[in-house]
Amino acid sequence: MSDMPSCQFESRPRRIVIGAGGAQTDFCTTCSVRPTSVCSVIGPDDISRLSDAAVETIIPPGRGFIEEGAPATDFFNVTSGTVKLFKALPDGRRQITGFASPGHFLGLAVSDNYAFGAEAVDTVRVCRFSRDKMADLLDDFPKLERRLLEEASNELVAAQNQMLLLGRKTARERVASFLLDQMHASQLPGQESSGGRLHLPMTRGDIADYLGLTIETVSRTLSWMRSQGMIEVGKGYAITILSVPKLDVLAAGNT
Amino acid sequence: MSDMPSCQFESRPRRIVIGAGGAQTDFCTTCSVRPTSVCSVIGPDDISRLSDAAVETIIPPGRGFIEEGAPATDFFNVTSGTVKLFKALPDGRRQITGFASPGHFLGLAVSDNYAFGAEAVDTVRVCRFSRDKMADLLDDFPKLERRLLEEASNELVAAQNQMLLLGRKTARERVASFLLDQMHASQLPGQESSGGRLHLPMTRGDIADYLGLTIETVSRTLSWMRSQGMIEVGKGYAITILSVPKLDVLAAGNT
DNA sequence: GGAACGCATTGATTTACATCAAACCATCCG
DNA sequence: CGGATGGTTTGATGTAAATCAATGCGTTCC
Repeated sequence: MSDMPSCQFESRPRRIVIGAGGAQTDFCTTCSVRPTSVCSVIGPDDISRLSDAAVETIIPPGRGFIEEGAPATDFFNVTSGTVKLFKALPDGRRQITGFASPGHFLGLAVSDNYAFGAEAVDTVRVCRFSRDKMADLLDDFPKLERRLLEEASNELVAAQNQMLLLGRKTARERVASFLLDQMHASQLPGQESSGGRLHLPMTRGDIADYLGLTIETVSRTLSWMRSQGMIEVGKGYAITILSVPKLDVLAAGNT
Repeated sequence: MSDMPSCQFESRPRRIVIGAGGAQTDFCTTCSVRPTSVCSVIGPDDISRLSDAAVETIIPPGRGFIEEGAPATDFFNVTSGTVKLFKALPDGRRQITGFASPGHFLGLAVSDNYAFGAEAVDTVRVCRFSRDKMADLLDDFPKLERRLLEEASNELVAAQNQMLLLGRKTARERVASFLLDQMHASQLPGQESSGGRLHLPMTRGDIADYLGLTIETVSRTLSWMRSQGMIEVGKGYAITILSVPKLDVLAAGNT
């Protein structure tokens, strides 16, 4: 599945800019790098039909590109990098509701406004579609609709797991669950198995906002896990999982 | 929309039983009471095609009818009553991930096993479909697929709100948000506006498991809200909202 | 009637995590 | 180089909510 034809848009490049001093973009040149993305669903032959609707956009680390509550004009397919999705309270408290990696769709909401914000964690490439053309697109490509339903169902399952984590798990259980999830995500087909080595693209602050904890608690918990021989905390964003079983026991709540 | 043709299955009744001493069921007689359900999507003319697939089931209060992790054989459409959906940890901690009211679909998961449990809060009626026939159903009724995607998107938005609540809100904010949600849910088109009177079908324990709190904290918080003149706590499951603005301020975190 | 049960309320105490605070350590940059 | 900056770690203290515990109050059922 990983050697499927890369999907080339044949139109002439056009540049657009996001935000002040923002990212430059061209028409999507390789809109699908993994079997889960748009192009693999609708097939390379259909691409010319999309070329005036889809634009590839490169978003630098830290830049937001969906604002919670803003009119929902576009619809995105992540093609590389990691995106954080979040909701915020008026006083600044934040909850990251998920991290979107290549293949994920953003902006499905039926509402006319985005229900969440989105920001690039590292350098991100997305394919951007106009939501106006969404209905036509779905009518023309039934497979896309099936794919979106599948994606939404998967996200719903992930959301339910996260609600269990946020509502009922302790700090240690949360961090253990997170690390295991990240490990599983990095072991998807097409990725070489990395022997427990993880490169988390997000900061401690992001992890804290994802797990409903503070930066300090995340840091302390990782230190404790290190002291227990469960993990190794490397420079920068590297973490190595030394004992999956120990983390499993923790994550399941069999303290 | 509320006076649409009721959708009659014309087949002869058949009885089935759920669990020991369980509920009796017939073929679905009125599978749609609200514009969101299956029958309103596919239309009364198509019903005969479904009559061998859909079975109406009546589930008594407290009875579980989906077990987390069990093979996902069926797919449900709630037609009356309230269902609680939950996930549990091995040691018994529970998180209710949502309450499903008439019109909601259950068991969409792409996985072969249910990702959550489901239990009737009060007396519940559901339309039950075999998941084997789901794919055919979707192929035959594109509108149903569009409807399911819409439903899944809405649930995703609700799930994100709940993650913000569970991860970042205080107990008071959680209870205030819950009461407002319940009020909005009871004010859907087709319902008479009830002047702040709510009849919550679920126990304090259910509310606690939904909000990631304990029974005691929910009870204390309601008592505190009563002392602040925000609500009136009636006998049984009745709660009257006396000041929506006060609850709004609380729920938004403008403490 | 009155035991037994489930559910709710209220009080006393404990605790896991947040908050406040300080130091550490890269990288960047004039 | 040396000082800012942004992220991380570690320590001391505070607190919101959990836990432990007792009481109340309808229902059900001998």
